[in-house]
Amino acid sequence: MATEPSAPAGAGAQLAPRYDPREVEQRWYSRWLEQDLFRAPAVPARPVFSIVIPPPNVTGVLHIGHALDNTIQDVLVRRRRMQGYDVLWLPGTDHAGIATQVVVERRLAEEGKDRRDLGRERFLEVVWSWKNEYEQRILGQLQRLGCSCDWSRTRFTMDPGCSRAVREVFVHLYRRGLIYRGHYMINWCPRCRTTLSDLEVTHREVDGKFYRVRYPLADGGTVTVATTRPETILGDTALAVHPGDERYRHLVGREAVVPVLGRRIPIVADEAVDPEFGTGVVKVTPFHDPTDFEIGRRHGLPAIQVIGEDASMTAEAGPFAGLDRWECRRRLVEALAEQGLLESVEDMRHAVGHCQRCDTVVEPLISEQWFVKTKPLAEPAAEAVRTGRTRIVPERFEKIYFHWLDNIRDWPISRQIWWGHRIPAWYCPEGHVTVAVEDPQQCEHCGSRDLEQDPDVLDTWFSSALWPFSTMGWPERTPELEAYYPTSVLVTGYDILFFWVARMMMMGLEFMGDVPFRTVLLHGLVRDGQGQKMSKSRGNTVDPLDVVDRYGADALRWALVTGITPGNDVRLYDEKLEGARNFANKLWNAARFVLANLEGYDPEASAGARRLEDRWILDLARRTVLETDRHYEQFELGEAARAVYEFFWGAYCDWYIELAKPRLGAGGEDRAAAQRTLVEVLSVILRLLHPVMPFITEEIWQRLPGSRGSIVTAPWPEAPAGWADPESARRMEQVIDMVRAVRAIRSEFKIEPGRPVPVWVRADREEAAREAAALAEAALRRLAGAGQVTVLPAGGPRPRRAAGDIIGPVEVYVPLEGVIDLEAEVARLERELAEASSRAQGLARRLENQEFLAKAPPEVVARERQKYADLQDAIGRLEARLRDLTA
RNA sequence: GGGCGGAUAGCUCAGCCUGGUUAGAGCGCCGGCCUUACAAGCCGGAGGCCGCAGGUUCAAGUCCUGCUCCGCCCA
Repeated sequence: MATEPSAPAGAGAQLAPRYDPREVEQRWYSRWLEQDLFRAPAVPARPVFSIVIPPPNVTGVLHIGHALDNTIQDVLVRRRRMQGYDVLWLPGTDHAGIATQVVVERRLAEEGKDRRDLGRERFLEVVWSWKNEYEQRILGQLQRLGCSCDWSRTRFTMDPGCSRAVREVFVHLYRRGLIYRGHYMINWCPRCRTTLSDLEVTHREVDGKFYRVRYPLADGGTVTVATTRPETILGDTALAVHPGDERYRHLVGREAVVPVLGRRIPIVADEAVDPEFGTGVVKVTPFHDPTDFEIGRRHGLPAIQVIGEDASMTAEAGPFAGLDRWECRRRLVEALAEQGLLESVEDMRHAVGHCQRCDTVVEPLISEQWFVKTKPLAEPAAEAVRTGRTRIVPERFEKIYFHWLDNIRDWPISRQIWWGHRIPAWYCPEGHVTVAVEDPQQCEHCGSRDLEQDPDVLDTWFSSALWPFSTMGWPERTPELEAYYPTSVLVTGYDILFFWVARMMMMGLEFMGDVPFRTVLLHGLVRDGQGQKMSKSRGNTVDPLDVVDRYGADALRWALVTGITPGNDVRLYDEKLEGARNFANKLWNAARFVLANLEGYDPEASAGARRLEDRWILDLARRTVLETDRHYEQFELGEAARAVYEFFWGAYCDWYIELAKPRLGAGGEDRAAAQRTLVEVLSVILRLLHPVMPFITEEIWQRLPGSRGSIVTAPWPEAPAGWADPESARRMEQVIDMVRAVRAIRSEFKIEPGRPVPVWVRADREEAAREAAALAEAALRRLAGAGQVTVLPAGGPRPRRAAGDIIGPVEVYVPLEGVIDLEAEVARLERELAEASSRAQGLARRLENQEFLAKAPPEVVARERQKYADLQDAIGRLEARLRDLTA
């Protein structure tokens, strides 16, 4: 525990007038680490709150999206820690197979090297050193952001523990028949030279051409087929029409001839053909199209590979062999034209799959790969959300989650790259497969000692899917798993709901028998000031550390959290960061003021009686705590922050501190009461703000009398029932309105700022005027520049040469001898009267409505009646005053 | 083709789930203030057919239907 002694009273005088985050942040973060405040106990004794970090990729450094993701996590974590939970926030990084390999290869290319020159082992050494470098940088960046992770439990998806879990899971699924190897249609990236899952392919509309090509029929005549990919004609093994299509019924069973190559292919009928598409006759290329693959299976068609793994044409492409796929397309189209087989070419926009990592156009093709049979895993994962065992926030993403799981396809998990978990499968010369957790010495089928491990590695998301339990020591039954699984919340962007969240659900249920998290909190993307997605190619990325340098970590966190709602994108721009920095500075200065006025303050001593403003600010503090908690429980971080902001700035700074100033100068018991309230409320504010702004709140907390230890472990604010005081709140609000009324009059009539003005208070009940004047006098003098405050007799006429306003039952006047513009005041009163009358009319209509009276809840009716009465009262007084002025 | 989100002040966004104050905030704008915590501040002010059209309801920014525009996801 931190046992930093509180600074002596008066310490505030030493504070700089501007908050400088740099030194403060660094100092406190290392102090927190020294004091070991973020470590989760292996065996918790209290309620538990646990989060596993969405591990950032070791491809590079953190971007602003990570800053958002981890700020949200830290806010949740810090609040729970203050609430007395045993908190585990488990940090770590992801090896990010393809992405990292691409980055490292690019680096090598700059040196004119290729990974194949280095060989697998040397290359992996290079990647490991890359990983070590970037892992350190990433973890350091998280610390700069203030993240309170338990660093002693930092994990990496390829560390020995996680790797062991990967093998266990693979072997288990293989034995259950949920992992299999076979020849199926996959997406192939010719640049990365690897398989991709459907999720790793991004479909984008591109400008293309729609070619209509005549296929000669074997027995004479031609038939026209439309395609966007003419180069695949070389791999055609059939034409197909819809079985119900009368136009082409006569073609079924006959044969067509593949242009250029002259191969004879059958014409089949298949339900999968859309008669509306093109001519209604389609070419079938089973090797290079998923739909055609299925048609081919149904009709026993051969599959011919014409595009190779490097996207050049194979020997099967005949005269086009060896050409790049685009060059082949160009030349083939020329050849078709020459032969009179090209009927037409039109422009067409159509969706084309691109590699998520390198943006190369992917080729669908048949390949022998390892797959996970997903249906049996997906059903429990969907069920767990349907039954509420896991809740997705915001709820609308549940529908998207269900849709994906209900339509899930088998998952190709082998990747033809080097960086990743090597597939734990070994082959003997006989072609037997041995799948094992430990490297086997011999083939489990024939005993051969000549074994070769599968060269491929697993999809990165395979290991990520195990993250919630592989990081806690699974398959061992560790105390951590016992204590912290299922985790409380997963915080991540909606963009990886399928990639990651759904797969963790599947694996968690399969291997732990329980969901990996109780709640999934999804946030949006961070966009720039114009709402554009940030990307390196757009050049509009924001480096979080650069922002931290310029504005401070607390300001960045505040800017990211304010105004956000679950699942929605957030924009970040300089003005917002400036606002956040200004807020931090405001907090700094309010604290500076309080601390500078604590000479002689004794937190233990009894203070004088609380005054109205004391009781009001405590009541409001209490309501703010309740509101903040309510928002936090709903994961409404933006609203929680707003509630504290309004209380701190709009009430504590704008009113309470201002009213405390004369009392602090006066001394005595009243000074002590003000000091006590200032400190108590500031303590609440600091603790409410700490989850979002950890550094500045700690810096101030340490100087606050009566604080013990670090604010990191300080108790979350309570809402003491003893602070509730609605009557004081009501009265103080009246005082505030009276002050505002006088200020507005001063401003409107351009009264010299320094000049005190008399204020007259009037009410129909003189007692009410007397009370209001007494309560407000000090505030009016201090905050509205009032001189003499006088109570006018209830029965008398309203003052003529004065401007006035109505606050509930009370009227406030500022006499303006020689200054008042009578006509202006009359005009103003008439405007007010018109507005009040129109509102009163609306209310009257409603109150005359029998249905409203009968059907609306009684409290609503009562409230409307009260409003109406108040308005009538105000109208009466406005009219009276107008009569007085114009008489 | 299917689904989702957004549309509220000049700009950026809350509020909508759970209908009932005079629809809020920050920035910007206008006017005035160096009032001994803060000019990164203080005071006052202007500014809104809550995208459009219907419907439900005593009552709609809020619920329902349709439409328009922008964005995203899936096929």
